Amino acid sequence: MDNEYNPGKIESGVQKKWEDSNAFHVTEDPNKEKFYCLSMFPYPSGKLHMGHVRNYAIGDVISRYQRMQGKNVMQPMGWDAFGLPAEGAAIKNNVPPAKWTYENIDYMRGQLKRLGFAYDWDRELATCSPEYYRWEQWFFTQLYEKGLVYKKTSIVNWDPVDQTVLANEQVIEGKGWRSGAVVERREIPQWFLRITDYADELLADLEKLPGWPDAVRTMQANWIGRSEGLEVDFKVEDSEDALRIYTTRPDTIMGITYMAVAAEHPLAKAASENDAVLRAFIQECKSGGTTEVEMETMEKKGLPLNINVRHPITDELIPLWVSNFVLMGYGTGAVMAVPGHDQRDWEFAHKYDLPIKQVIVPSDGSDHDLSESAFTDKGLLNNSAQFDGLNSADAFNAIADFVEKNRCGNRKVNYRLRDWGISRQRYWGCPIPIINNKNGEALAVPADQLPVVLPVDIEFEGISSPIKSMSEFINIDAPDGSGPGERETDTFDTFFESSWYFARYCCPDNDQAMLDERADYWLPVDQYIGGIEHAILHLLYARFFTKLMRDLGLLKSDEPFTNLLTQGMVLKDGSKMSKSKGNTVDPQPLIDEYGADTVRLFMMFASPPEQSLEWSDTGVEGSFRFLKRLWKLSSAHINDGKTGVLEKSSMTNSQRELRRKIHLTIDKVNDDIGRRYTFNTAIAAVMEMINALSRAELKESNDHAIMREGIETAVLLLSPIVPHITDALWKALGHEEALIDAAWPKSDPEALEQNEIEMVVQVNGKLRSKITVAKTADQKQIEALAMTDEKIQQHIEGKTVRKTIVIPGRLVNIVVS
RNA sequence: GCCGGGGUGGCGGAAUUGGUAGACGCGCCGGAUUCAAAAUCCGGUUUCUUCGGAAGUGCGGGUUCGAUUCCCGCCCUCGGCACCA
Repeated sequence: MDNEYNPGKIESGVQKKWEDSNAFHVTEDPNKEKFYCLSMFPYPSGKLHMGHVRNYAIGDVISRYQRMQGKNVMQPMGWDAFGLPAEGAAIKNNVPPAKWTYENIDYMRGQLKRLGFAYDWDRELATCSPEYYRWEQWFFTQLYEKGLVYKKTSIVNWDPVDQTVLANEQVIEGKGWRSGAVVERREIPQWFLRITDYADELLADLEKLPGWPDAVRTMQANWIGRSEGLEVDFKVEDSEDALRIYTTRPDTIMGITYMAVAAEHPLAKAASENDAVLRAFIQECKSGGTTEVEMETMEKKGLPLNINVRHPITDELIPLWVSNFVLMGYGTGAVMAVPGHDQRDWEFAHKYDLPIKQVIVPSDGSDHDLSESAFTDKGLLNNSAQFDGLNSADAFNAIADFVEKNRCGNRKVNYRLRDWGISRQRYWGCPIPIINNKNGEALAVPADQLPVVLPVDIEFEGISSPIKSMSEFINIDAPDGSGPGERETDTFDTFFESSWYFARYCCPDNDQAMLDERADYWLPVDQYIGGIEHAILHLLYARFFTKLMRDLGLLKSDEPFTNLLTQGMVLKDGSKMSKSKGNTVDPQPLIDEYGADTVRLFMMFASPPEQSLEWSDTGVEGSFRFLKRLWKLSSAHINDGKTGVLEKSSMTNSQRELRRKIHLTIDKVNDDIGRRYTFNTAIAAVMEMINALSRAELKESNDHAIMREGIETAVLLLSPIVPHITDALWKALGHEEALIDAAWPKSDPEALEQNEIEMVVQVNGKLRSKITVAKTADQKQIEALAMTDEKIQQHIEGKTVRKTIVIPGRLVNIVVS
């Protein structure tokens, strides 16, 4: 074999072999344990970036490892192909989004193949193809029928100059990215999915996901934000109206000193009719974007409405304010304000000189200075009439009972989670399959008229969606026979597509149904891998869709992903690689120069997958160097032609030690790849083994036999990570069988045995000496050996030994004074 | 602002269940090889040191025979915050 490592030649040869034999195509096999390994599919933005390479390298290592465990492994790949950047490219370069997207897909597919990922390409799908999105249109109409879809108004970013809705990303420092105009909040009608109907199940089932990181489960639980509280109606003075609020702290209800409503609230609108100052304020409240950050960090402002409401318990009159910190879209659009016990209310009260009343005192009897801050902990009620002396929990019940008895409120479970708005006023997305008839009724497009195909032969004249002015798309007879109707021109949120693609991979060729029984063979996904930035939205929506599909009888699983690996980001000079920062590194030139194996190896070696990875050009060279050393060691051994025969009974101590190293490495790598997913330490362990083999003297048959055992072990252990070079070495070592189907190595217990163990001896917790003890030594013998050690004698001389701690197999700690 | 991570040599990182801090790699220094260089190989590499040791895992405190690991309080930094994907 060649003495030189030539990755270009090796990799293209191995890849051709895989392709010709369709090596990664799988079908359902009831006799084998299945393993569905999925990496989050990419948005086809143009070319692969380092984050993709990292994500897909991790998924590929896990897939190949599982295959060597004898499992029936499916690893598919596809394209999350709808999205905003295609429209940006269309506007900028006058290229249709479909053309741009499909060209990007072609290029990126080539890159993935060049990296040697073990995908079943027969399952490839692109979400922008009608064959894919027709089923989510159909699914939407089923949900509509079941009442899980509804229409309501909600706020969007509005660019008053370009007369268009903007995505949050298109709002730069409160201004439209193209026009530079100050963005406004505007309410428009949009479609929603009732995800809140599933809030309890989505929360409870997090318990069924022990294979997910705790951080992700915590974030999802906090996002859903289940709270138990009280809904209370406050009568509006001189009116029949009631103002409904929701509170999680009914125990503080006696401390209300004012109330507040959102600018869009009907009471505020009504009050502003004859009040120019109020009108101006309400208008001012509309400026700004829609993000939660903006809402939470903006300066809190308000104006009194000169309306009073009656306290449901005391019947006192309370002034009503309008404020920008209350949101119409969240809860009832009105809040009770208790400045003594809520920090935001406290700050607002200070600003507008509103009274602050203490009705809760700390239960430990300490004092809280209300002039410094609100007291937000629970405690004992005070200044609260008949509720005085109750603790917060008892007061919650007493007050809830009171309002329920007096029919002015009731206990209610609330969620921070809001229903999912799926309408987008954009072109490059899946058309929402709705036709509005002339009576203003929204009708689902009948199944036999699906898919509603997005016209792709279009041009962007301005920046708004071309189908919004395309009469041949819009005008259509209503399906109820009522005459001419109009198509919905909004498209789905692209999260809609990515919420079920994992299921479609199981049966991408079915043109009669969304899913079939093959989905029940493969699902749930055994291992899902993707960026931590998807911890909440994408993963929550995919969980939600799984439950919807289950309830429509399309599949059997409750959860989509059994195990989740959230990979960290790829950084350069400490910050995320991004075009705007100009610190991107294109993986392609590195693949061209060093080969796929080197790039894959570096990605897996530089840091554990959950952590961020700091990019290093010299680190890549280091990985390349290691592969060259592996090649050299192997070719020297193979070309030498001496295979040797291991005579276990005649092994020298150093031979025994080297062989022990090999089998320790097998256990270590198996644990690191199979259980811990710390590929970096797995690689380090193989490097240590290769270093040890390189130092070994080759004198007799045993030496050659151990060398061969070591090299074969290294090839097998590294094969999921660097599949090309190991395939070539495997063949050169004389194996006929394909490496991808070779059995994963098992350690020989006999090789791991050792008669003596090294133990550390500490004095007062500080390392002072090391001793070698027999494996069979008991605690007393170990202690005696430690005490008589020369160096230890020096440290305990003249001192009193107070205690001796022996941790078998590890250390002895002698405590002296 | 809210929710969730992270912080260890010059750098990436290791230490898996509270038990030897710095594995492995990069970089750097020295040496071998070479006319020379590249490549390769060998050795060294936390800091301070009176060469006995001492200090040291973002900062301050605590628990423990023993803390990178557990607890409390801070600082910095990264991800998400519902229309980027």
